[in-house]
Amino acid sequence: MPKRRARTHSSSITSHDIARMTGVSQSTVSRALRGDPHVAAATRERVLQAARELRYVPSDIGRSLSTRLTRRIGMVVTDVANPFYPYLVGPLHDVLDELGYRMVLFAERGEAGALADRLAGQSIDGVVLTTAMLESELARDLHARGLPFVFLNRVAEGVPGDVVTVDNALGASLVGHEVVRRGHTDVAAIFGPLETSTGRDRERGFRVALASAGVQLPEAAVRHGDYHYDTGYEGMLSIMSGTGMRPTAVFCGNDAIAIGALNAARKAGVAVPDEVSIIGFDDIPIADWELIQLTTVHTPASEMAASAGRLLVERIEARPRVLEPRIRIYEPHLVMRRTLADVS
Amino acid sequence: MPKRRARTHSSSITSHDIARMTGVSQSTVSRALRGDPHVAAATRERVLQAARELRYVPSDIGRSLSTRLTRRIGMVVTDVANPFYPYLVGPLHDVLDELGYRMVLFAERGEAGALADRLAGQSIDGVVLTTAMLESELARDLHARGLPFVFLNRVAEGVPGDVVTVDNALGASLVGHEVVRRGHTDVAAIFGPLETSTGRDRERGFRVALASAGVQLPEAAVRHGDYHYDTGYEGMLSIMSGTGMRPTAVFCGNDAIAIGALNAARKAGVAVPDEVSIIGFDDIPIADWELIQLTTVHTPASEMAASAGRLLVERIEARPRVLEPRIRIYEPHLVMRRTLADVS
DNA sequence: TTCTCGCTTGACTACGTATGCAAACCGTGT
DNA sequence: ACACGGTTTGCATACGTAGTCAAGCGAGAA
Repeated sequence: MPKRRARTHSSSITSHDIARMTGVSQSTVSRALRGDPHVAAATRERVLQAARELRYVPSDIGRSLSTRLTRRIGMVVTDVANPFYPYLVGPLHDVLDELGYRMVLFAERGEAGALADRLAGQSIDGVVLTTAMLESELARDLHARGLPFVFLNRVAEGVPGDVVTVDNALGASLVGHEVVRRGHTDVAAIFGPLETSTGRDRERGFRVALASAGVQLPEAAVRHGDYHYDTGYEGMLSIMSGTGMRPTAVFCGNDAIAIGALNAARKAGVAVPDEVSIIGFDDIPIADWELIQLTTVHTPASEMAASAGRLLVERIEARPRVLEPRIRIYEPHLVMRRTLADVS
Repeated sequence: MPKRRARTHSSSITSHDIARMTGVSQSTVSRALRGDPHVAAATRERVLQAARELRYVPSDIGRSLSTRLTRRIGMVVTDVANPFYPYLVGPLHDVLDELGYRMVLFAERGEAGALADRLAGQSIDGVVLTTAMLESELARDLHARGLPFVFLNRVAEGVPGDVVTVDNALGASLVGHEVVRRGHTDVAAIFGPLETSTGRDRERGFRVALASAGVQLPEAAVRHGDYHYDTGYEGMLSIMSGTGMRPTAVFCGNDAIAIGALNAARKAGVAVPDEVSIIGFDDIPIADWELIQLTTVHTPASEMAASAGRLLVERIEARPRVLEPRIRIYEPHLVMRRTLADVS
């Protein structure tokens, strides 16, 4: 950058300007502004006064370059437009904000290597992964690069890192037991992706619960897909029409799928829960709408997000850079609403 | 920072390392990596090779400090947890991503001055405002600071800036005319905040349309509130019980409010649209769910978001820093679904 | 052979902040 | 009057990249 550039960009005020104005050195300005005790009260006052007058705002970039900290964390999601993710992103944003960190959004599309590179560009202190596949190349890359990260909701295998999640298998088994208790014997399911920890664990928990009660889950009545509305909508239509059987209960991998299924049932003129029960997982606020009233497994999304944020920041700010991986597993519980009924 | 710090932080690879390794100067490395033609092909190859081997990733911070550009833009929303905002944030994120910019989330709570300061911390090239009040101190501050910004969806008054929105008054008048055409004479409304451009324009358009047809909108049947589900839910309950009248149609300031109203009607056992029609504004995907099927005004949210992103980036990268404010107003249209019927 | 021109390359500096170290300053006790 | 100790301040530098300027180099022309 040549010296003559001078004022091409909006001439922002720097600590040097304050120094010049108050007649002290730039170092003293820096110290005064950071509240360093080695500054005379009178000097500090003069500096603060000048800073206020000039509407001085310290440059994050200069600071970052010097401290190697950006006070920014990356949030990796599959798909920013998904209407279900604010329940996680919102609370996370708020904790981070309180802790003085800002959130940068990253969408994980295909090429994980490129994303890891971008995350490693130094402009981020840590990463929250909500989107991890069991075999997460991204997590491995982050680990290799020494960039702090935390898994929120989902987990990857074989990569040590902090984890915040619910006991997915337990939650699903609660559903399984309740379905059986209510007399259902013709059961179907639309699970999430097998490549995710939530997909795998929820499927396992549900299957184990049914098996322990001797109830069959015929493979013709099982669907898999990603955690979207459409998966539930199409899965439900295919279950209702495609298979010879008539399931009286359908367990869905999450609420988005369940709501898709609910809408498909309505579309097909099948009454819920009179003709078929539908159960979700997550307990997003929409599940409680009067028009939905979805029976589902409650997960404390806000607390989980907040917890993940705090773990990550702790790790970032930890004095000795190493820290044992910490695992926080929350307990889910079943919320009975109006989409699960006794079999008639 | 003292010289002896050396390797306290994860020793990241810099362009100097590459220079040392290949035996050229750091400037040459920089040039080679940026594709500067004034570099011999052989040299470029050696540099790229070394960079690949060391898994070199340039430091965003160093680059930002040098170029004064961060390739980061701020997205200001009221409330990150709102499930309706992904429809705007998602597409916006995607365009920005294509253009090589990342998105940093900011929540606007109370103190606008503090937010303006944070945004001005140099670590952002521009700002998208979706949350602006008509009297936006934030917009004024940004303008004063010379930080590029664009209004998306809402607008502030008296601050020159790029604007992307729909013709809100027109959209609302479409609803008004259709309601009248279908024979409704007892009409109510739950509008958004008067302090927002959308709130004001949608209210105005609706009132004008009714008035032109000689239909009254009694003040006892009008509510105002923010653009949330709860506003619609409670507003609807209060309209149904509180006023002596029995409206046959209720216009809502946006889909979130309309869906709240829809759920309140169901809760109160009032049939939609047989006993009361409900109309929204925005046409978010949820409006098309089989269980909702909300009649509403369609706004091209994705295109608007994409357009806003492009305008902002153009402004950031514009050669002469000044640029006339550009205004893009999209045309809305009414989407008939199942919550608006002829009066019986 | 020498000069010139163009292509490559290196040295150097700006960018804004934080901080170790050294120097300056002040007051107190002898 | 001087030495000593503590407080306050300034100097110098690191951080990583981009880009200006000037120098080095080699090839072709005269």
